[in-house]
Amino acid sequence: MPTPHYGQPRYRVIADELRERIESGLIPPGTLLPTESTLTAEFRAARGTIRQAIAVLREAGLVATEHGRGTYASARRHESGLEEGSASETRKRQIPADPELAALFDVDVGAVLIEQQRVDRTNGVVRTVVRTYRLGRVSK
Amino acid sequence: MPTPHYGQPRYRVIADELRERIESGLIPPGTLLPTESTLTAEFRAARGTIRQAIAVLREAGLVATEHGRGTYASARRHESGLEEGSASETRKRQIPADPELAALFDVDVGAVLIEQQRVDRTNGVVRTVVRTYRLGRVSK
DNA sequence: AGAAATTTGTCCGTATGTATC
DNA sequence: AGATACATACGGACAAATTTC
Repeated sequence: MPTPHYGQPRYRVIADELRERIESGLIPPGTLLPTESTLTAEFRAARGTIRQAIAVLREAGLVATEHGRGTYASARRHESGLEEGSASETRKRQIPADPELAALFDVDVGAVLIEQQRVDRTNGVVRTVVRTYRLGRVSK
Repeated sequence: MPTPHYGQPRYRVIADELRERIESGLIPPGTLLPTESTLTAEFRAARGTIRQAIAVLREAGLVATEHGRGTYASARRHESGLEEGSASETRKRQIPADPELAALFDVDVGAVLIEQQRVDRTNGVVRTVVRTYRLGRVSK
């Protein structure tokens, strides 16, 4: 029972099985899937593996999970562009100092500043945007 | 991209990146770091590698992990050449969303956003300016 | 109103197989 | 051969949101 993964990984096999149940109507849209605990027993897999399988379906937009509630089967809505889960993106760029920042850093307006930005998303919704400003490289 | 590790091991590179985000204030003290799962996606690294990176930071006292909770950025400060120089000011205000932020938050230009700004000084010299943006209350 | 049970979220430690440098 | 990294899988534990009693 260690961890041989010939051919298909278990979580993928499980995901396929659940997908079929949903698409076939066995698990109607809007209803709750069996709990992770139940699926654990049914597939004789670790909870982490079950969660991985559900994550696949969530990414595919087939299910939606709510903390403390359960995982609902979604109405199959295969859209063109695919959505993204939760993640954070980071970007770094150089910008000219506006008057306010110039005053803070005590540099001329237009001087090069480094801006680092992070965007936190939850379920695709932007929660926070953090921007950090620093002086551009030159001296230390 | 399998496993090229020229020079620095992957986990060390990731640790350095996270360290910079914390020390720069991109990840403010007291806030939760992205989950291991999220970091796994962002850095395209295995969980083990992420955990190894976080372990480095934990060892350095930069973060503290709580079982079942998450990993917090510590308020650990750079006490190298301290003196009475270190100081930080915080300001909170409401601002109208500019086009860029409006697009990120998916709101109209001019919508109310909450901006929190922190200015870190060392020996009177401004080191970093951190601005965090959030949606104004209400709606949703 | 409150306590307990349920369920998902996250982390921990460990382990095996695979692949590359 | 060894170090590094990745993918997968297990089991246990605590945290937090929700529901039930």
